[in-house]
Amino acid sequence: MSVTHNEVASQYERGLGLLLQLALVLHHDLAQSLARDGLTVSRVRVLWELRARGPVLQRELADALDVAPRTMTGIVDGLVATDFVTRQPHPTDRRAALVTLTPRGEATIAAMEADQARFVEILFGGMSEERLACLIDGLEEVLARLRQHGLQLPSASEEESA
Amino acid sequence: MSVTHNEVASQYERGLGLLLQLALVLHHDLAQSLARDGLTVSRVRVLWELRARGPVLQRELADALDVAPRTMTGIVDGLVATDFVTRQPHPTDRRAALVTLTPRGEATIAAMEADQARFVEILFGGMSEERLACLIDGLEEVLARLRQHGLQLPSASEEESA
DNA sequence: TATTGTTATACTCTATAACTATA
DNA sequence: TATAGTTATAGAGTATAACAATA
Repeated sequence: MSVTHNEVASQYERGLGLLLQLALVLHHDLAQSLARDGLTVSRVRVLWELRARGPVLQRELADALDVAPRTMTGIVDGLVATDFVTRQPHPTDRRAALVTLTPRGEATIAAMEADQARFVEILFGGMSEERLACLIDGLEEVLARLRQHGLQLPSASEEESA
Repeated sequence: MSVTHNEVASQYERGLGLLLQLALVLHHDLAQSLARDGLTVSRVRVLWELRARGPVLQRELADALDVAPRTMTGIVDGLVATDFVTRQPHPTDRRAALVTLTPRGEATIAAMEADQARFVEILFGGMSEERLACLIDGLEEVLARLRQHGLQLPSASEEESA
């Protein structure tokens, strides 16, 4: 019942190939889907951060997305121009601006979450409970391993269900 | 022992969140890693295609990556300028050019594959055989479902082990 | 007429470097 | 001196539209 070293290595390669394929296709599909709403992956990641953390400094957003401060200026510029966020003055630090969701930004996030229902049906609908649980456990372990190695993690959703 | 509808829906959301997180972090990490070698995700996807399919028309590459023909011109331009590929005349169709790996391109792909060994150790090293097999099964099912729904799939690795 | 690939143009993300205003 | 955010500049991916050469 035991497998050889080569078979384990082969499984590793297969797993990596699957993860990369899935990463590229999901990223690509997400980008195309967002483009139809005038959004981009980076801009939506900012919206996700704002939903999770409330108004924050651009510097914090730049750190969270692992981009240069100048890059975040451009991303926020785009979100301001399309009325998803505003820059509010910081109450005590006159250098800083608090990036804040507009009503449109909040409504957009809410709509996107509602929209996910159709997508999860494609991904998981009818999948056995056992297999889904197993997949989730595996994904969580892989993500935990990546975190341990200092790779940057977006906070796409950070519920920590008890 | 059975779960409620709400619990299933919650698992769906959790699964989607994990997949998106993983997609974004892997895409981001891949992009940064490739940048150190003067490559980009799109360019490497072209190299992968060439490795798997041999010399092909730009049009086929554009379809495979789901980008406009003009976009592929730019990607191939970049690969030609950095000596990863060449444009060879098509034997019968004088309009077309066959994009072909250079020795440097082939060597780079080989080196990247060797390099993956360290990465899979981070992702899977020491993971139980059972959990890895389970994760792989789940990923394959999700990918199959995406394929059925017409989403674009890069061919990061297309071994079809019997 | 259809197809391959191009030039032209524009927008976004990304990075580095230098700078201003403020702390 | 250090920090927040900017202007300036540059390279890459993406898209649409118009065009050339060829099939």
